[in-house]
Amino acid sequence: MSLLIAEVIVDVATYHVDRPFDYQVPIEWQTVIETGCRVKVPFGPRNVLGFVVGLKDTTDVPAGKIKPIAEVLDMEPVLTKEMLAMAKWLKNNTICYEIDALQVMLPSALRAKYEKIVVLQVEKEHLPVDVQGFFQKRQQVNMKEFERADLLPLLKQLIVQKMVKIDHVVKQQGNVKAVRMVKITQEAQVIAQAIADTTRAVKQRLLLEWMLQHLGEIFTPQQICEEVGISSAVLQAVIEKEVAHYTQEEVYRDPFTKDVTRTQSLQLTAEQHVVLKAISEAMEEQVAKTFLVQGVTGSGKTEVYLQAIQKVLNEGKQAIMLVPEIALTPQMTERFRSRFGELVAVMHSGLSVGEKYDEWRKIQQGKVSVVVGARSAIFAPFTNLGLIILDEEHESTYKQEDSPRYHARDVAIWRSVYYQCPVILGSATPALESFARAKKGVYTLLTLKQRALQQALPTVFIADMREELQKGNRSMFSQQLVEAIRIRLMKQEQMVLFLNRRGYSSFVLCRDCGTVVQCPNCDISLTYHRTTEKLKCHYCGYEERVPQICPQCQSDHIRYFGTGTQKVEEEIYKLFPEARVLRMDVDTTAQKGAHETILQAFGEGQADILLGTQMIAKGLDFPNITLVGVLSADTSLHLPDYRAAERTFQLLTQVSGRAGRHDKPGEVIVQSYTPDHYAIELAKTQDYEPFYEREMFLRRRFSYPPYYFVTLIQITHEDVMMAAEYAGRAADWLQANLSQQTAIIGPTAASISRLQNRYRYQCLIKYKIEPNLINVLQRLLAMYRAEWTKQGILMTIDLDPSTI
DNA sequence: AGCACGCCGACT
DNA sequence: GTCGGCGTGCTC
Repeated sequence: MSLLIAEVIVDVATYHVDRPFDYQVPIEWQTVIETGCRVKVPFGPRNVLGFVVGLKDTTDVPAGKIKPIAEVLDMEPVLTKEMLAMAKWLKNNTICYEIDALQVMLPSALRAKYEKIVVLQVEKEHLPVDVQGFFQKRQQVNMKEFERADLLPLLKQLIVQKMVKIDHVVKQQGNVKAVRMVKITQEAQVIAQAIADTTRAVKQRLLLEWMLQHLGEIFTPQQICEEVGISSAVLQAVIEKEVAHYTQEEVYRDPFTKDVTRTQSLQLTAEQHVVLKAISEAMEEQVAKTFLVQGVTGSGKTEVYLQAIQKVLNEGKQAIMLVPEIALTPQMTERFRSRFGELVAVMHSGLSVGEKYDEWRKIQQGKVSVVVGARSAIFAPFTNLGLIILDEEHESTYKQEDSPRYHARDVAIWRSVYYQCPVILGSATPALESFARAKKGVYTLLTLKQRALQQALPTVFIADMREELQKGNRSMFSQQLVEAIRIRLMKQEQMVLFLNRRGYSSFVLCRDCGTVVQCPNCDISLTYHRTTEKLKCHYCGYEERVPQICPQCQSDHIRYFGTGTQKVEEEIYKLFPEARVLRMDVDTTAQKGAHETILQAFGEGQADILLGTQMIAKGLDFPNITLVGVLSADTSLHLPDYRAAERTFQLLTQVSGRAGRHDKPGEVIVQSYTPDHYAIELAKTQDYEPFYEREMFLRRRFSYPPYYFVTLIQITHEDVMMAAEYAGRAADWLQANLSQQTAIIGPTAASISRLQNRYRYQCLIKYKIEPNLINVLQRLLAMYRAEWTKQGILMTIDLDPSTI
């Protein structure tokens, strides 16, 4: 008999078990199991989920130690060979556990949930009276019930007395939705016989004759009834004659709410044509080439993407299209669906667990060839990729902020090398790193300088809010903006007002002692939510009722400083009672599908003003928008991050691009207290290159990317002194173990110095060449594990932080 | 991560 | 004398 051993990565994210464990494959699973399958394995005293990463017929593990796999959970592998290789690469390049790297590639429905079950071992009459009730009608009870009843100590006794035992169950959540369908027999003579036997029932004969035309086909009962014009009773009667039978058919939950009309390719401009040609050539030559397509807003990048994807489909290959976030998705997915119909899957955080799973399965089973989605869609399980596109490539949402800390751009390039296919990075305002790489020739730069419909770029005015203040205008609208809104309302044109959310949320302040209500767990003020009358922490989720008196001085002079979108809305109504305002922010989009609803309402002209935060900055494309107002350009400018200016410039350019995209000319008014800052001044002309030059000069001078690489080390502890102390030790150690030219900045307190009751300190490593960095960091981690964990120190490493 | 095993203080 | 505190070490 041949021995079969599976190498399994178990679902336990710790350093000690971050390697394959060998398990014996029971005979009955030997023909089924493959690398990439999920398995249930005994691990220590319990069962856990694991992934098979290899199969072999010998092992070094002593025979007495090796255990058999409990169950193979997949008949078909859920991870491809490519994914296994990609996970190793992620592990080595982002410093994460292999299990985290594997899990991130799968929809959450395929992850396991664990439950502890109390199983009765004796007759229930032997149990103490207070727990007998639990086992009234059953042999096993979820341990949570004991927890809730506060009976854990008693439970422990029962275990020792062997009256009950604890079972660990691995719960799968991947539900395949199935519906009952009717399958018509293959054999014509069976139906013919039935027809012959049916003399009087006219409807039944009608149905049987229809069935004769559809041998072997599958329908829902409703479909048949509608098609033939009969009731379900007739269908039921006919099925009983055994000419058809019910089956459970796998179906996909449909995240698309409405049908779209198909569209054809648009005529390309000369510029667009040049870009498409360059990409097509790379596809034909089958080379892994990265293109940076820099096109001004409205230059028709999407049409180029669509036509490039069409070429990929013609070759029988597949394409991934990444978009920054869900807000952009409705209009973008609609455009993709109208071009490629049923061949498109979508993947974003707005879908339910089940919907995500279904979209994933459509991709895995080859039912679709295009996926449009957010960051994690970069792992779409295609096996014949022909093209990857990152739209708005500069967006920070492409960087995952927790383990595995990957950047979708890096994964895209890795996969493009694997498949020898091109990558398109598209943006009006590329990330500085990307543009620098394009200038160096690492990426191929392609530019679109003109708007596709030859419209002029919108005129941008900067309103100096300092001047407004001097003139005695204390409102949040400059005279210029008020006037512009008035004109639009008169002309019945639409406008978008943009509020830079950060540092602009509403809070509660005591007018007597000046206390701002803070989160008890984090060093951040609570945000006032008017709809629920509650104060919420946006970082840890803590919430409390709005206090009536000041928690500090007991004064009742409490005031809500609602400077968020709600406040702006009120101000608008004060100035323009007749204006119709649609608000788009975390409050109004909490519900599923709310984005679509709001955008659709605005598109249909149900409102004059769309007021919102970050989420309205991108992708909006409505012909009637002629004014864009940025209420405060400065809020993102003064953040303690070397990318603050870049972010502000990108944001302003992005928002400005929403105006005048069609035949009506657009106007943009940017309000600022620092109108002469270069990021704001240069956004006025929407000229990327002068901004790039200016910013690069500063980056060089202060040794920041793209001239230097940065890595962020964060150290947290419940005690401030401990956090600071160990952050200092890490900094010293790194300084001693890295080269002279490398600079260690810090330790400094993080910008949110306390989060979820832990104090946070960080060090920034700035380096030019550091070939052993990963190695050194791993040694730091090893040290940290050996000694620091005991002290309660937590350390995270981000090799390419998007914010600092 | 969990969980068991194992060695020292306050209690039926 | 025992229950139980959580330090240490292991999981194929």
